[in-house]
Amino acid sequence: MTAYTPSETSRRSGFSIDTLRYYERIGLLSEVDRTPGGQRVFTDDDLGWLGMLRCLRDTGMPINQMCRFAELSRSGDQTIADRVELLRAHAEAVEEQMALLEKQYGHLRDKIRYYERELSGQR
Amino acid sequence: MTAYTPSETSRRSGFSIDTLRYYERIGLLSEVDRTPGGQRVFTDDDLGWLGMLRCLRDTGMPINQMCRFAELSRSGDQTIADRVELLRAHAEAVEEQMALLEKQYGHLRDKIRYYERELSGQR
DNA sequence: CTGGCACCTGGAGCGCGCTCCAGGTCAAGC
DNA sequence: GCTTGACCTGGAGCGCGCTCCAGGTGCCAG
Repeated sequence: MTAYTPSETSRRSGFSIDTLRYYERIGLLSEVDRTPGGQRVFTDDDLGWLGMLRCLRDTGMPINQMCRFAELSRSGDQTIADRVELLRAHAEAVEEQMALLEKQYGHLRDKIRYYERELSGQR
Repeated sequence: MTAYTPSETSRRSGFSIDTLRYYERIGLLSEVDRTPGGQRVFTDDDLGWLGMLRCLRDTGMPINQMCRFAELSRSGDQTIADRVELLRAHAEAVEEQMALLEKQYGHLRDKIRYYERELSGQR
């Protein structure tokens, strides 16, 4: 099990050090290991979990839902069904998000094409 | 040219009345017509423009870029090239956004599948 | 003419997700 | 042992995009 400094962890996870501390504070990251002197030491497990968090954040899950998910994850195997449910609901939201995004992207492309015609017809 | 009340416009555009006022204030919506008594009267043109704004917002364009676009749009035909450039840059950003979203959506689905296997292997 | 609801203005406030700060401590290289 | 840079804590602050509020006016149905 490799150990990582905060800055290394930040580099690998893409979260700033401040954000890592913030996540620990609000319970998204459960009690990170420390050196005798009190500096954080992250593990591969932490990095894996941070990858999960990155996935959820990038797909737009709000922090408080992530906290709920983190809490479930800390509470043992009998919460797996709840976790699946939460993730499935989120996946559905993401599907809607992608559909909307693609639709509006289409409109955007139309607009661009329209302007391009204006531009070429102009001179 | 049909005329629309604020609430009708809100209903049709999906922006709240407060947001419509806010957009006018910051120059996203150029001077909306008024009744003699000072109440706003929106036109079909306004609704069309609001559709454009809706498209840009839904695809994540920040407000200040939208303001720049609005300003260009108000400044006549010689800004069309600039507008195209702005929209094209935005379209590229949207493509990246969609790519990331799809990638993370894939991870999310993987996670769900993983948990489902845990669940079925459990009892 | 009046009641009542929609709308007006300017400005304050809010929720989110960080980000920054002051003032101090830790730890690795010379 | 000392320096120096990374890290610590608790708490304040921030940027975004609205949203709400007080106190007042407009407009239309009955």
